[in-house]
Amino acid sequence: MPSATVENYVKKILVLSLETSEGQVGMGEIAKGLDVAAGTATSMIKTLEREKLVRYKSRQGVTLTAKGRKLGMDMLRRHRLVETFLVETLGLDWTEVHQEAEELEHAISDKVLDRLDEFLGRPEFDPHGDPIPTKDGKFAERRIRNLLECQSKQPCTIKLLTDQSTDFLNFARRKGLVPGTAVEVTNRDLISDAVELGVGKGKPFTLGSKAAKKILVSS
Amino acid sequence: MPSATVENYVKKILVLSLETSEGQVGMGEIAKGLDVAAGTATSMIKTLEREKLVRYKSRQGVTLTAKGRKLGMDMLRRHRLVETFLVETLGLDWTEVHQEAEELEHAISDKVLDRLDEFLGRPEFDPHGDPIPTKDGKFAERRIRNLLECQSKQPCTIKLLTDQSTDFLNFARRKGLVPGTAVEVTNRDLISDAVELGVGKGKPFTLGSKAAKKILVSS
DNA sequence: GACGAGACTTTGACTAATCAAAACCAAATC
DNA sequence: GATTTGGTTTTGATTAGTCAAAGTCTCGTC
Repeated sequence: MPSATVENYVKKILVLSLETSEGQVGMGEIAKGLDVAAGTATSMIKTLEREKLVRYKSRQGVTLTAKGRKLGMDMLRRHRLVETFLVETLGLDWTEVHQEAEELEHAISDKVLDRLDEFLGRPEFDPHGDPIPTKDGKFAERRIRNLLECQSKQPCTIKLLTDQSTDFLNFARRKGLVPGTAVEVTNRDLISDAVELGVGKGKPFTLGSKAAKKILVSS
Repeated sequence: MPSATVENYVKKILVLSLETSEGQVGMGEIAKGLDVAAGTATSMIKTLEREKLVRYKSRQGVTLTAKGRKLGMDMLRRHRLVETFLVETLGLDWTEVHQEAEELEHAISDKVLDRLDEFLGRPEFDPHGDPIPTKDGKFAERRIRNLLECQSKQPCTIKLLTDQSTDFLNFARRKGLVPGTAVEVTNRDLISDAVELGVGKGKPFTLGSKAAKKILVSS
């Protein structure tokens, strides 16, 4: 059994590697992402290599092996199913479940997880709009763009906020920008670096490009 | 925050001290109960003493302080609520939830626990029939006797099996001796060291006194 | 009162995970 | 080619929890 620490490293490497195209992750990113000293990450990565969870070229980067990707996907599945449960069933706020899930994902057995999945009706997306990997480690492809890439005048649905800081989530909620909401880009002006957005019946308002990029939608 | 290990020691001491009248627990019992070497228990108990969770007289025994009892009760509450959830909501078998709960009880936050409690309808007893402590660390008194102490011909209800080994629980289930079931002692013979028991409409059968003592009922 | 058995404590060693700080390398700059 | 800079690796120490084995009590028996 991998320790909770090992699980966290692998999950972090998976998430970071999904964000880049090459799938190679730098030591610095890992240390930063897990909030540990650089040297701690280096030595832990060597342990993961011994366990055949990652491949590691000194001073170049880390990539997951098939075994590592499997474990990482499993952790992502655990995390997202737990989040879904906390929001759907226990009625917690979707802005605050991340930390809770961070603990529970390591404590829940495969059997209980499976029952939970069934109880929740085998959901495909978690409350943040992220896809939940299936048991064999695949997730449904999203056809998703960020608001900046969106056609004007086309109705679409918010699927995911990529910045999960509490501040940003609170801002988003105040504006009604929660996953599932229908929105429409009413105006795009790339020169002034802004997007005008209509949410439901409300009066349109303007978002800067930084924020617009963080909001993913499907049409 | 106490570590999972500390929580386990305190919970075990609480459970052991509830079984004796004096509330004093020997070092050997603790080591045995947690399946660690004797020396490990000794050194851990010293740590607990530093944390003011227990009082400890060398070579005499360990008692919980108020702080320790509070923590222990909290862990018992966590454990039993989680078990209730696993059986009631996810439909797991009550003979197998103990191990699952053993892990989850350390990972669940107070907030989530409270929501879970609410979701379950603030249950007073877990699937084994054990009372669930309230948030302020008290539990409903049980007026409960074991089958050996039971009056003949008096209908009563099974509340709790004190032996939670899988073997015993399986035996009990085969015989229909699960918490909630109505039973009746049809005959008591203290000389032959046996109790004859009727379960529902079925033909009465005989239990040895050892087994009878492990089955608690309320009338 | 001495003895022995069994419970308890002490000692020394080990593992996983961590940090701080020193040492090191590689790539851009001069 | 020499130098600086910033990320990376190494080194040495620390903490929590553990075990095995050696040492120490305590109590019942003679």
